Amino acid sequence: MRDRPSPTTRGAQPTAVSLDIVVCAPHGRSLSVLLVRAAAGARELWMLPWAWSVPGDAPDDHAMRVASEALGAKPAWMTQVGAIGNSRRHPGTAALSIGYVAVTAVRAKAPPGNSQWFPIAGLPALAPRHAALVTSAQLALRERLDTAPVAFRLLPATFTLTDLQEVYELLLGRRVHKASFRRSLQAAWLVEPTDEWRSEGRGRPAQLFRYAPRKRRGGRRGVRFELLGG
Amino acid sequence: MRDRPSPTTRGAQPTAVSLDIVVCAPHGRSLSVLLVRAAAGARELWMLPWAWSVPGDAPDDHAMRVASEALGAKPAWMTQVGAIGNSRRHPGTAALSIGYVAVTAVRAKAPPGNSQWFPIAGLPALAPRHAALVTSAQLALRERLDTAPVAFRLLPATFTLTDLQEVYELLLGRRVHKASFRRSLQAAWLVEPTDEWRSEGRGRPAQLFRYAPRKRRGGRRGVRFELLGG
DNA sequence: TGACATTAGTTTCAACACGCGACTAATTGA
DNA sequence: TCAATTAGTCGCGTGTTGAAACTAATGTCA
Repeated sequence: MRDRPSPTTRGAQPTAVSLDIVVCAPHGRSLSVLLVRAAAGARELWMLPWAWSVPGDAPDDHAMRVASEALGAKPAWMTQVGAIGNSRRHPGTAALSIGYVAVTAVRAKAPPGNSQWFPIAGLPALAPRHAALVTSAQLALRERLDTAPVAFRLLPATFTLTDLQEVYELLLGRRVHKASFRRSLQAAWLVEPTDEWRSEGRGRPAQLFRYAPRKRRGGRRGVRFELLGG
Repeated sequence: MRDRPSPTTRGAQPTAVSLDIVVCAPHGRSLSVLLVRAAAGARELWMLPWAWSVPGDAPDDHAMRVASEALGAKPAWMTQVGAIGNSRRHPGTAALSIGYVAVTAVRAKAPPGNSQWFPIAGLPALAPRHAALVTSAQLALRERLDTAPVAFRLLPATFTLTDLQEVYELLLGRRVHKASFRRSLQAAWLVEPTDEWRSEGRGRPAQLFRYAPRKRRGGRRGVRFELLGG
């Protein structure tokens, strides 16, 4: 039996493993993804930031360093989105890739050297494995939106409730009703108001809030079958 | 820069990668996990079924074969739960492990050779990486309970609604209310009744149902912040 | 055989959450 | 001073939820 487990590395077939990161930031009403220029002669001009995995190195830490290097700053949040093998081509011909999604707040300055932001809906051609990762990353963000503070990491430390709502709409891909959104937010004790207000040209100034989760409301709700159809 | 992306495998440091699978089945009111006996001289007597990754091989397919071999049958459902590196010891000293969780219906016959079921709350000592994977696997099952037919894959083709409810309680780790559970189930059009009834000793016989999802109810609901506390 | 325990399945109701439109509030600019 | 614009709230109709009480069908045992 070729694959019988063994207590040693005997039988192991070393694999070239890459860590590939989808770094996201909001840009207006759309998400942007950070790409780096590929080496001359590559089949695509752009690719996700990635690096070869180092055997003795914790992949999550390493991936964070790769993202930080491409972004010029440490991302505010990051998580794995899955491993992909040779079914789709990788730009560096890695046999196996571990995908990550990272988010960062609204960007102030341009990214370093050969990095550049692209709107997620208008990406240049990517190697198939990278294209698949972008899709997985977007799904992962949407899925974790209500179990991890993803939306807050896409915003600066203080923000208006309209800012927050726009991030939710961005990630969910649909509009949300203002009153319902604020009612739910208040019930969850996730934000607290600051003393500051922001006036954005016309209209009433908006109060600034900060992310300050208070307590776990033991709101265990009923089983939800809705997403299971089909 | 050590990790600069490259369009070739130059610079790649080949890694010994393992595929490790947490195979789960319900047993009474608890989940059981399939373990295999480790080779003589290993630090732990038991381990999760695992195999070395093969570079040219799709990891998901390969993991399914590993699970099938340990179980003696093909699992009914399987998904990745994440990659872990050297921060925790692997029984085969793999530098990197890709974890999977698989589920199968109530087991009729014993598993082959050196495989054995253990209740998830009373597992023997496992290598730290395997122990962490079991925890991740349980979390992953709970998370996907409402987006994948996990619960139905833990049951035979026909089942009573009480069976189904007990699987949900098993995976959620809490009791659910009978009437609410059935109401939600009916609204989601996930099961259909058969003509058969099962009499289990005392009490009124229960009707048998089968998994037969009908339509997608486009039930887009409000934003849910409840799980974000703390 | 008939009361009772046991398990399956339904009904009912109060409380709450949600979608939604309409409302008030504070500011800029004409 | 008034319209336009954006922020934020209120109230109502409706649907969902948790909970308990109810009916239904079977086996057990005196």
